[in-house]
Amino acid sequence: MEWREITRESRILPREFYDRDTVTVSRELLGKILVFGRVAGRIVETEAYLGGDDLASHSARGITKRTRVIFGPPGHAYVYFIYGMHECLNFAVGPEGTGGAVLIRAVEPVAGIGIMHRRRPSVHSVARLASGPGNLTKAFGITRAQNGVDVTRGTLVVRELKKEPRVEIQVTTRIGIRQCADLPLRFVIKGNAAVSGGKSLVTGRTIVG
DNA sequence: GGTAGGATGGGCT
DNA sequence: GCCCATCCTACCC
Repeated sequence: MEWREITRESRILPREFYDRDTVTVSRELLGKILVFGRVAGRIVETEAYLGGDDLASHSARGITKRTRVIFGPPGHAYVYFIYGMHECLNFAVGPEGTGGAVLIRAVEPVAGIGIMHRRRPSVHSVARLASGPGNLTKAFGITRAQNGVDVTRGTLVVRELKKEPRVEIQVTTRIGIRQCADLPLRFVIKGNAAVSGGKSLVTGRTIVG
C-alpha cells in the first residue's frame, strides 16, 4: 500500500476508541493500521490483559513505576522490556485509573518493508517480519523510548481505513503466560500468514472458530 | 516438518 | 533470588 493511500484513505483512531472495555478494543484493533514513522502494518493479532483479577496482567499488583502508564488515560503506549532483550507494545485502554491493556502481537507489513528487512536481516519472509511481539517492535524500531506516548497524535498512531475489509476473528488462549492461561483473550485474523506461530495455532487452544 | 535450550536484564518480593 | 506477555539456533526427523 502506498503512503498516499494510507494517509488519505484513513483516519487516526481517536481517544474514545480506546476508552472502552479491553476485550472490545482488542477485537476491534484487528485490521487497523499501526504506523510508526515510515513503517506501517495491519494488526492481525492482539491479546487482552484485563484490570483487576487477571493475574497475567502487569497491572494486577497495582500502580508501580513500570505500570503507571496502564493506569493512566486511554490511548497511550505501554512498552515494556522482557527476557533481557525484547520489548513489547501495548495500549492502555479503559478509563483513567483502570488497569486494562492490549498487547499488539503481530502485524502484516504494509509500508516501509525495506526498513523492516534492514532491521531484521535474518528474516526472509515478509509475513514473518513483525510476527510476534518482540519481532514487531524490532521491525518497527519501537523501544521503551515510546513508553507513555499518546497514540492519538504524533509518530506512533493507529489508523482506521475508510473502506475496511471485514475480518474473521478467531479467539484462543493467550501465549506464553502461566497465570490465567485458560482465558479466551487472544484474538487473531483467521488464516493470516503474519499471525505468530504460523497457521497451526498450536500454541493457543482455539475457543471460537 | 518439528522442538529443546540458552541468552539476558529489569521488576518485584 | 526468582520470575518473566520472547526469539533464535542447532539439531532431529
